[in-house]
Amino acid sequence: MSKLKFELQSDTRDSQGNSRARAAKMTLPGSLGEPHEILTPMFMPVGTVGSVKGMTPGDLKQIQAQVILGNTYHLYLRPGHARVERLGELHRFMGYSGPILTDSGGFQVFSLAGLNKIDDEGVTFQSHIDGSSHRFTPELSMEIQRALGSDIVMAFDQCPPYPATEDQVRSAMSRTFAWAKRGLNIPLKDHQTRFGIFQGGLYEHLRKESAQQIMSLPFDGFAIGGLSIGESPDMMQEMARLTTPLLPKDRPRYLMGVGRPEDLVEGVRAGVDMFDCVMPTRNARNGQLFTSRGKVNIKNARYADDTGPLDPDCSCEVCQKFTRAYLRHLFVSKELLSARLNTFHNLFYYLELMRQMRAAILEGRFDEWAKTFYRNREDDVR
RNA sequence: GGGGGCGUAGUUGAGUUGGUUACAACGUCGCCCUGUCACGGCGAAGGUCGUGGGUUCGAGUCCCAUCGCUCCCG
Repeated sequence: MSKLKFELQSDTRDSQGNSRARAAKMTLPGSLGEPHEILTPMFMPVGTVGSVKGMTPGDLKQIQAQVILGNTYHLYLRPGHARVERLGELHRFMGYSGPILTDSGGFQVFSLAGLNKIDDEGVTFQSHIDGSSHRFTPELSMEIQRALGSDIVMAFDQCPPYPATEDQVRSAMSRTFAWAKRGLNIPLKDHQTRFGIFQGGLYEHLRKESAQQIMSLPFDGFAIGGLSIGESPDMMQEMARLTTPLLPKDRPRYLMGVGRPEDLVEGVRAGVDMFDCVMPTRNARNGQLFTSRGKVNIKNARYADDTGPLDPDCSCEVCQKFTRAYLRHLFVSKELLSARLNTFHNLFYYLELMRQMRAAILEGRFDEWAKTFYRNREDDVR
């Protein structure tokens, strides 16, 4: 019996090429008294090292973030999972009472692959911080996540690179299956739920096989892993579209690491419930802002005297109070406030986008909404 | 008044004994970022080498004059 409740609120039948987009209410037990109620589809801001960069818990509440991410690999290295547990687990440590999902560190094995050695047992790697040697196993990943006390614990998987041969992908896939099973042997805390991750690269038959393997295990939710790692956006969307229907309808589906606003729209259209991506936060710090009309590179000279709001259609505090000229000035001057305001807006934009999609699904007009979304972006940002 | 030093991209500077399209940093301009090592990455534009002569096959580099700035001595 799953500790996670997932109640679909919209019709998900797909007769003939109709929208598979769906809305649901997800309930997590919660570690601090009350259960967490989450509305999907949703986007989860990334807070790798125990902080959504530039955002306080109050900010996150204000933009109505539902779930945020933490990272097993990073928190293990610094400040250390045992210390975090001593300090009240991740929730109390970072002063955030909402739900937290921790990624297993599997992706870091891939993204920091320089000096990693992978074998069937686990991964030996060197810290990106001080070069010290460490070893991760599926068991240790679970123990770390247990100590962190996150609400959603991700399986420790192997993400094959792109491009990869069929043999490489198959090997990563079977390892991911074996590691998933081993992880399940490690007990978690009462409030914690587990998600499995399937792989398969861009090989449709391997995707199917991997999904079946992972689905045979008692996970509370399922994640599509190994996408948006270098393949074209079209291929990524295609794989998401092909693989989402492989997953059970009555469990949450999580497309990991995605993506751009249009990727979220297409993911939702394909039936994805959960997303996470560093894009809104990282790009905010690098001066790229997302708006209903498209991207804005706030450092561009053409905004120097622009007294208009960043996004005329946005109701966030940043768009209410500040001009593009001011936001550009802050960025160019490398003011700390720049990162903060940009991040606040970008995350607000992403979350508002998800709210709109959820509403459209519940009102049975998702396809119509999507057309408007794309039409608005055809206008030049200026 | 006498003597020395310096004038090279928007800025600060590098330019070996004279030798191809004069270099760097910062700044400017543009693009990129997909389970975060990353307030970062990539690229572009921008210079009649203070000015005028001279020597030389060839001068940012040597010589003369001149202008500007600066230091030292009277």
